Amino acid sequence: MRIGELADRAGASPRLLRYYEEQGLLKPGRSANGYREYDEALVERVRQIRSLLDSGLSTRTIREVLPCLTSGQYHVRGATPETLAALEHEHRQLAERVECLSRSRDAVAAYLRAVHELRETPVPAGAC
Amino acid sequence: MRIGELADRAGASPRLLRYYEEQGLLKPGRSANGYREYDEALVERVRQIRSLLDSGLSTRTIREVLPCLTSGQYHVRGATPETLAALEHEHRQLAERVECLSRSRDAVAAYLRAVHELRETPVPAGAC
DNA sequence: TCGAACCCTGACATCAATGTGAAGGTCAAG
DNA sequence: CTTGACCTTCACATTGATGTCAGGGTTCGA
Repeated sequence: MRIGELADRAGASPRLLRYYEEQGLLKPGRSANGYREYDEALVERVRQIRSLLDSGLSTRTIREVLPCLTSGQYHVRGATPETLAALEHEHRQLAERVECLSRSRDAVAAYLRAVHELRETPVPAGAC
Repeated sequence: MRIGELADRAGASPRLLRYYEEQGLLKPGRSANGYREYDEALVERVRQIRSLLDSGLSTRTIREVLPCLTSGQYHVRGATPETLAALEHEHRQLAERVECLSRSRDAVAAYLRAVHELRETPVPAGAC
């Protein structure tokens, strides 16, 4: 498919898809007239990229972890020690983010629960 | 304490603390000479802000969820319906981020495990 | 009293992720 | 064959989180 269709289906703009390509996240083929040509599987991939960006990962980080995220066979043999070290590092960072965000999510949930409970319990006279 | 000390202890620059204040995340007092005056408890708060920013939340979002994150009593009574709706929304977003990041974390972990296992199993002759 | 080490405000710089627009090629339908 | 909806590249604008610098006040110890 061409860039416009992928953009529509994956919830991104054509501009962004070109940007992701520039950042090494996507490598579409080209058809005879120079148009980029994407295949079906990329719509999921683009959604995943967008999720990760939304979660605060940089394109550089995503470039590093994306190969491990495309389920199926791992290209394990090509991994240099530097890449592996980088990945160990990214893994720790991801774990930390998950921890931090989970705590925040739970705190917000607790707050909302407290509000809802109070809503059902009428305000005692003279309460602040 | 003054801005420099808080900056040191919380791992931020004075510039950033002023920025957080501008964004409504911090409201230090002022001493007679105009210097900002922060109290002890803010070092944890600033650390938390930095964590959340690192996790991809915006200062705007943090401004919304921070009141629920400061453990202790909730200022439940002051919550307007709009605030509550915003919080419900933020809660969903947080949950989504946690999901997405957890998946990525697990995928990276699985990849690393696969690499380590392969490292112990010698490459079969003729393997790619 | 002078200098170092703080603090203040305000402005401009930077980086990454995006948007937007110009100038032009391709293609299908009328 | 023209028009409209695509596509291309290139370049400049914007937003959010930061850094940095300039011009100027405060405080404290030598």
